[in-house]
Amino acid sequence: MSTTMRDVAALVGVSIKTVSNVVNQRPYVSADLRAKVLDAIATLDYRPNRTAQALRTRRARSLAAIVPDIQNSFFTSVIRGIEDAAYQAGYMLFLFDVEDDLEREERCVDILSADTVAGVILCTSDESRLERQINVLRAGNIPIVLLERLREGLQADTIVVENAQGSYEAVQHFLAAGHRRIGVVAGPDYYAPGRERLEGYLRALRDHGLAVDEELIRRTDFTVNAAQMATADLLQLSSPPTAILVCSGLMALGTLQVIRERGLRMPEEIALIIFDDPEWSKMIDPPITTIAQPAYAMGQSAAELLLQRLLQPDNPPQHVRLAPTFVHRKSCC
Amino acid sequence: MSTTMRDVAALVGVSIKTVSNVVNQRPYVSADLRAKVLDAIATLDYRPNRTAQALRTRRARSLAAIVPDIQNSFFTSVIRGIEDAAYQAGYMLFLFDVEDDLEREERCVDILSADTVAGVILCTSDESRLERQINVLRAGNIPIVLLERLREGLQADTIVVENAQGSYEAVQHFLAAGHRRIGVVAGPDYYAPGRERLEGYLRALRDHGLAVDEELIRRTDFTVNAAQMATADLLQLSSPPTAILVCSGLMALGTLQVIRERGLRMPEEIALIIFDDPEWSKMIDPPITTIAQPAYAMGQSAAELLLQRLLQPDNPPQHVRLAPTFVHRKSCC
DNA sequence: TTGTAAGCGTTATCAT
DNA sequence: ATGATAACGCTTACAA
Repeated sequence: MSTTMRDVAALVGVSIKTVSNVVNQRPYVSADLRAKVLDAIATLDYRPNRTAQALRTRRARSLAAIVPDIQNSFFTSVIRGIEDAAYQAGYMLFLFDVEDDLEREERCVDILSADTVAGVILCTSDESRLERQINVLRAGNIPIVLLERLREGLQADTIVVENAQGSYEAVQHFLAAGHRRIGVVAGPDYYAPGRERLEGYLRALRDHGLAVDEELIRRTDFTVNAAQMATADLLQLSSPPTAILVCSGLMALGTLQVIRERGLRMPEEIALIIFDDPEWSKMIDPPITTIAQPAYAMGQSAAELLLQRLLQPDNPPQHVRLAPTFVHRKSCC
Repeated sequence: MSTTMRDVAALVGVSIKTVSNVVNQRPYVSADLRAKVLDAIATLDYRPNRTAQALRTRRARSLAAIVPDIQNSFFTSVIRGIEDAAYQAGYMLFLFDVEDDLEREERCVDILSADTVAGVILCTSDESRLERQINVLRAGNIPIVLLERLREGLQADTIVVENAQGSYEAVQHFLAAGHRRIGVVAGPDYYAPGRERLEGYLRALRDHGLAVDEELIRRTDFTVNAAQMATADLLQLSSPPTAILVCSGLMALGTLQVIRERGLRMPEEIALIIFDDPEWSKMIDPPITTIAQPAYAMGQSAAELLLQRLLQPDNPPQHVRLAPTFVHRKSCC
């Protein structure tokens, strides 16, 4: 089949160890032999077998990313960031799109625990599962970086957006424009983006001396349908909000649909700011003001954190926070 | 570190071969022993090491997908299709996003030629490279499925959209609505979607007895900028088109921007049909009529073709064509 | 039906 | 500086 080290060694007439030394850039090889070996490698088109390397060194040169939904443009950017960083370091990337399926997620973690990858970037659907997942992977000695997921007391590197800051700014913006009844379509609190984005909303109101009206807060499961219902509920209130913060780009699709059905003008009759920065947000009329996350940079940092962890397994966990960007368009004022 | 077959064998007091037999569901194992072994596997939390398996059997249980741009929603669906099919078959998926970088693409192919994966799904940026890429992978005995890429005389399975049919229908639609000057923003002809979509356009005109006006045909490199310039050129003609077919969703962004800048009303002053079915196409005003490709199914079929090929390496190459769907919205009439 | 031993292509430990 | 040789964890002839 493929040419092996043995073939190269045979051609040059040296031991396979010498070939290995050349391939791995070991110092103790005479310039003469090195040249000959490199020559043979070129003529035979030899490439080291990564599988054998991985088996022998007990260290795979590939990472894995587990994400809930690859159709979501946030994750698409994250993955590109991860892949770039991995590629640069000579690592390959396994992709696991678990499609919001908890069972599938667990199976993926199980699969990965068996020594196939050097590390895992994890963005699970439910933080309550994190404990088990980390334990399983740790049993296989596989380090983890959590992306947009957190849980007290877990020993893992994390990379998370300043979610609270994002919604804080959004609310501040609404307040500055004179809005006093600000609705929020929030996510669930079993993961960080859901929790923290709502926290920022609450904090902003308090900091500006406004009372929190529970009526204006709608917790959902981060789906389009849920957002649709939540928005409809908000707009049906006897004293409806004049501005709405939607905590994900996906949910915004539901909210927009309701706004259209009711024929409300944006931003005059209803102002809008949404999380994420989907492509369509700048294409529709009016263009939507967004809280854009540094998705690409997050992916990149996640991979870098992981690669660093491989070198220094015993360092204390690192927790990185990246700031979102407020993208001011026309839907908010 | 991790528990191995040896550990399991030791615990039960049998040979490692027996454990292997149990793990691989071999028939010749007494029910008694099998139970004991399974028990030990459970208590020790043993998982077979896939790296060792791959090395020994010379057959990795993972596939690779090389795509030009993961931010493109077409590929995002393709990848989901691939991953689903791979996952179901117990395979893992390596993702290579080459970001339209030819050199990076070549390096990825080289990397993959070294026995790391069982097969590759290839969607390269330039079909003229295909020859080399296929040779390199074939040298490593790695089968290939080409996705939306073709080249005469290449021995590889292919899965391609009925591109010509898609644009044929679009043009037919324009003609039925009374349009006689139909412009086309086409792609390059160094890959199938570019070539074939233009072919369908030409064929439709001929079949309906219309002369082809070269002025109305703009070949581009499939980028937003190129589409922008091409569209501007078209609209500046002394006798400009009343309808435009844009051969990719990405390029449509450029076309739309020009249409907006000129303040042309759609579809009254300019009718539009575009390839792909990006999320925003149904969100903007007016919603855009599209030629949607069965991206998910293509990914799925590609993976299935590949897995089949692994079982029957010597079968003649299969060439699958999938039909696009005409999604009728408001931009075309 | 089960065990022994060889080997997949590397790297690593010794000698030399 | 280079070469034998064992080992990584598994599968698989072949033997028992």
